[in-house]
Amino acid sequence: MSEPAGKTTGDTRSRILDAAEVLFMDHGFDGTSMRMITSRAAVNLAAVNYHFGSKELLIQEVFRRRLTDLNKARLAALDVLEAEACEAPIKPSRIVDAFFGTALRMAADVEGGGHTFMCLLGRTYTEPNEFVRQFLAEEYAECVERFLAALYRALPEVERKEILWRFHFMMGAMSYAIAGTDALQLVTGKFDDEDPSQLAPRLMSFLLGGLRSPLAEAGPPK
Amino acid sequence: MSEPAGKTTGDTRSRILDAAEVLFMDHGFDGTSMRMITSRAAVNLAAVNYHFGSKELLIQEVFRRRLTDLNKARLAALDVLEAEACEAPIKPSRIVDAFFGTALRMAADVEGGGHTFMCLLGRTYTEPNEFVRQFLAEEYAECVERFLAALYRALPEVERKEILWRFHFMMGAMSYAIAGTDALQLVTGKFDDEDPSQLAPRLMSFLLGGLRSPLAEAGPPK
DNA sequence: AATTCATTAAAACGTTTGTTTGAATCATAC
DNA sequence: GTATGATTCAAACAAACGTTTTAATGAATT
Repeated sequence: MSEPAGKTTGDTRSRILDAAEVLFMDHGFDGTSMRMITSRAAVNLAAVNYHFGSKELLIQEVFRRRLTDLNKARLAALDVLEAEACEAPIKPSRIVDAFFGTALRMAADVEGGGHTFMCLLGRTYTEPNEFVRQFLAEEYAECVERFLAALYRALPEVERKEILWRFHFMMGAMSYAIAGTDALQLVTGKFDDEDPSQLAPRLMSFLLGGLRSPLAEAGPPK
Repeated sequence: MSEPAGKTTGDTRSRILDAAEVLFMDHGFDGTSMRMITSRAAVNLAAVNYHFGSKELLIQEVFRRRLTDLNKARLAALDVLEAEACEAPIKPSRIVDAFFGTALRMAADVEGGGHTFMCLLGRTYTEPNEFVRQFLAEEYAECVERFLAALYRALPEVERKEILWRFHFMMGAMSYAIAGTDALQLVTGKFDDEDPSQLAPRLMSFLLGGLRSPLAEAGPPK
């Protein structure tokens, strides 16, 4: 056998992936050296290049490993909603929950590494590494397309462009809620030391409030 | 004279700052080398260490240069509101505009570099570089404290902790709207090619909708 | 015209970077 | 037991990193 996560071979591989995930989250891609990764994973320096080929391919695999599952779970939740609705439009709040709620539940999994990964993911949205961005776009394409279509159907009276904007805003609010260390946290001192289960309901209510907010008056069309 | 931005000396200094600002935004701190900065600024390699001391002090100065003005403008806007109100509570929407609208107006200034800087700032909120974070906390402290106090006064019926959460969410939505390159932009292809003046009214309405959204039911207090 | 001090310039400093090499080690199949 | 193929290991590679050094240049002061 050659590549698939076999019995023993998978050990080194996943030790590397786990170590890289945490370090990328803490120090960024450029701020994390191969030696940091391999020493944290307690493997030989050459192991990364042997198992993954290069640092960039390792980065790619760190994302692929979790993102595939996340977006599968999102699509499965959407499938359920659409099956229940039988062609009828779905409540926007349930669509939003299928997309963002699923991510939040992954982020609530601290021990399994889901939280670490969601922090990394949120952080990566603003890391303009061309290589990673292209990869994320491909991984997300199908999922985003289907959810947008569902929202268009759920909100037929709202212009599609507006829905796009609001989805973008929701993305931002969620990513920051998970990954951000903004001036607030810095000034007030992380106020989410308490259990992260507090985050989900609060964020969902905020997102829905924003989504439903009256549209801005057109203003001078300029 | 020694340090102040004199006649000729300021030229090299600000050329370095301008170059660094763009490069940090595009490639991050670790992804931007001294040679990239100095060659873009068309100055000698040693110039950064001569004028700023080190790379980290340069980073600090890139932020200080613009952040001081931004937060001064925010506080000035809040001063106006409070003077107009004469001790009476202020409408939350006006407080939100004084804080986020001011930032959005800076971000709308593309030619003067305001847009570049706001992208960099949003990106930095998720860059856990300890050095930069500490610096941002100090720069923001007074401003955030005064705006939170104003919001507490404007929304006396809402628990303070909830206001904190929502401020955090608003921070995230705005930063991403400016700096984020999430799956949406990646999939739909940047949809903000049009003038960035479209962003401000849409985001403000989203933020206010989220801020006013009914609070999440307490749920199982756990 | 000579002196002084801030600035720029070119070259080199020692580290650290990602990657590669070739031998050692291991488990499995014959 | 011997051979085979995958994996681990220590060591080295050139390239790039941030920083320092020393000399040249510039403009102002004496």
